Amino acid sequence: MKFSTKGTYGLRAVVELAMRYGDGPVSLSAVATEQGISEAYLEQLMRSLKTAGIVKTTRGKSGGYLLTKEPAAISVLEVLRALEGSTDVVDCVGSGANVCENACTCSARPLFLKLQSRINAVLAETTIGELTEDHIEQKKRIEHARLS
Amino acid sequence: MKFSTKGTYGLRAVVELAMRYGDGPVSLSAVATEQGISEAYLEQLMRSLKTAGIVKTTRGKSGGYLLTKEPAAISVLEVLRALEGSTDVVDCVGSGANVCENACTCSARPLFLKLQSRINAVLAETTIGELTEDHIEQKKRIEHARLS
DNA sequence: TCAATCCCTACCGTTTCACTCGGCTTTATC
DNA sequence: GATAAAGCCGAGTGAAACGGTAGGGATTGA
Repeated sequence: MKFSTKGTYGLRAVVELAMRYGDGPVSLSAVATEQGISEAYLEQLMRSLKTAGIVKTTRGKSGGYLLTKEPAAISVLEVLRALEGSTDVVDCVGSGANVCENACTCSARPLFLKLQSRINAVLAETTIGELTEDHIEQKKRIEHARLS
Repeated sequence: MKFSTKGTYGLRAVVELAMRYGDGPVSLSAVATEQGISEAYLEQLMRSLKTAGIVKTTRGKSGGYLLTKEPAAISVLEVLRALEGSTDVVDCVGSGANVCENACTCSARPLFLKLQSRINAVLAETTIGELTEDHIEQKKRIEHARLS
């Protein structure tokens, strides 16, 4: 019941892009060094984000990554889904597909359904824009504390 | 971000014991066949539950497993923790210990903290007693549908 | 005594995680 | 038009976890 590092790294990378939204392409190495993530590994995550349509790229010199939408229009749910495949706590709560054969008699399923809806609510209503604003605030507070 | 089968199997096993609460020890094989779980595997899970103090045992012939408390006094949180080790979505939201060094500058952490508190709320407030009652209701409905 | 039960340790094949590596293509710039 | 900076892509890898299985012990009621 853990998010893999993909989720955390990927969210941090997307927030990094959000902080520079409007400033043109941001290179992989810039994001990687800023966030302290292996460049080669981050590249894989960026590939997933690109496939999901969350980021786009420009190639060649001075190329890099950009968000396809404004930060406030990106939910963390879509980012996590792109990176982790799914945010379902068990397979059988997914819409449609792989509900196990004895779902209707599984005594744990009602719990998981309820839990999943709560989780999805949080993830769907939180946006990258919010995370970014919070992060900027947090950095300011640290700076103030450092100066005093 | 998945619960392993341990969580699901274990919850189902505990509900099975709850349904027979007060009837004396229930054998491993009874729980295993009733729930369609491998006996040898279930035994491991039961050991975890015993270590956590959720079930107790009597050995020898006609021995078996019993809940240590009444079903309504057992939260699913404690059951899942016993089986999965922790229900934290990332290590750094845990109380105290392994908060990563740059926690205070991690842009994803506020999200995870919020998410974790919502998850814990659901898991802590839901009891085995509730799951058991729901399950009994569900079985009744199926029986009615079958007869008509 | 014997059979049913729980107790324990060890193993095992598969999958996922968290990376790394090496080579390719595209493109701005000098 | 060479070159260097960037993204693109497939493959490989060591470690850990998952989801079991196997086999022998210890305990106890009949």
